[in-house]
Amino acid sequence: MLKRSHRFHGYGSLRRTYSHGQTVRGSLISLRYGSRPAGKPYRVAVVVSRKVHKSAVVRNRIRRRVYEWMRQSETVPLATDLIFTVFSDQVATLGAEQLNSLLSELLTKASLQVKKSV
RNA sequence: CCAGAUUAUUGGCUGAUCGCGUGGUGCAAUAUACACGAGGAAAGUCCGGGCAGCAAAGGGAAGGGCAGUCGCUAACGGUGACCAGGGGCGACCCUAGGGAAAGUGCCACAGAAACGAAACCGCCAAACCUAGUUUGGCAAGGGUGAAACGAGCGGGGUAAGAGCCCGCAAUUUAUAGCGGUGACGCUAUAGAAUGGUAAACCCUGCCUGCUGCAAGGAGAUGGAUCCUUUAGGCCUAAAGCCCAAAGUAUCCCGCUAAGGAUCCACCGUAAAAACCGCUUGAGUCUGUGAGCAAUCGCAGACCUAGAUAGAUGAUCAGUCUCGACAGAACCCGGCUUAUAGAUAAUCUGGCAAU
RNA sequence: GCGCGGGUGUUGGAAUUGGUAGACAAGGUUGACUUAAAAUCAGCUGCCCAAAAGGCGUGCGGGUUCGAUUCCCGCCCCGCGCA
Repeated sequence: MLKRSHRFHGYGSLRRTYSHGQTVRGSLISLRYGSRPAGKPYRVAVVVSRKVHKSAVVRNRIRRRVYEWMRQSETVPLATDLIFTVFSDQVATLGAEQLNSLLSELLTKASLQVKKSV
């Protein structure tokens, strides 16, 4: 789990990211991201719908795996909002290396596009 | 040993590093060290209660629910013991288990006829135009159907038959006696003739207001003016009475006296994911007493999630029997459903040995 | 979290005092018409079975009843509302 400052609080900032952010699609997870005012820490949310899997245990596992990967990786730029939307229950049983490659690919795509737009 | 029945318990463990939630420590903090951190079903939301709001939660009706008896419980549609009926060789299991003798409805097709009575084949008698027809009697036999008029067997009886009569047995009602708190059981006596269906309407008895923590509270306090409480009727007028209108979240009775708008001052930005409700509670564990049991009493010890985009994860090492179903969101008591395996206790049947 | 509504052939959708499940429409398919296709007309169309007979079929599993899409109970799935 991430620190409180690296998580979203309330609906307003989430709605802002959804409406103004850009999307990068992966094979199992898609990432929607937006920029924050400079100097503020990054924030992460993970969305796992009930349609992904019925069991709350499996959904919790997916969410915690993504959060844990974000905590351990040091490659995230400052001042960004990230929303991971999972749409497959394979994320729960995926190998650690595959999950690593999947998520880092998403982030590199996203950070490249951010540099272009800025 | 094999095959079962019932009840109960358990639901990987140990260490290290990084990380998260809450608490308290602290002047304070994003810091330091410490403590605690999902379940037996947390699930389904099927019942019941606490708690909260609807002014209060009063009476009646309607509506809804329940249904053997006696208990347990805060309460229940839950549960314990027992009774009756059914199933099993047995341990034991199953049952929406009040009333069809208050009334109404329904019983398709087939069948003569589906509950009020009737008669297709048939049996019997009489008459006649005598291979048969008509009229009358019968309801035992056949046929139809899930069900056929509704008490079986034997005897008598008759033209033929029939509870038409008698004996025995069954059902059921009432009374009496005995046993039981009771449902009920046993015995005796006296009657009765009753198709099924109440998870059809209904009757009887008992229970029941509605909404749900997204309830709700606090955060927003004080003053002035105006409007409605009138209109209408009784009365010369006032007072008073009647009636209408408002609230009581289905209706009636009954009850209630207040409600709204504008402006000024204060508050400070608009109403909360952020504060309270929120976790100490019909609490957990141990011992002991009462009771067949459910359960209750007494004593001691303990505090054991409380979040708000929502805390249990990652990596490494060791170990075993290699780990099922599965994630709290106001809280409890049940029910139902999911659950790899492991363990314990009591009991039944069979085989073998003694 | 709390509260509601629904589930019938391949699809939409009928069928209620409980009495032959699948009306009607779309789709599919066979035949006719055509050089060919479309349109049109006629037939078939839930599943098991070579066919008949028979059996099973209203989300699933039980129950009440002579008989259940319908009444009752327990599950599964889908959808909606409430700040």
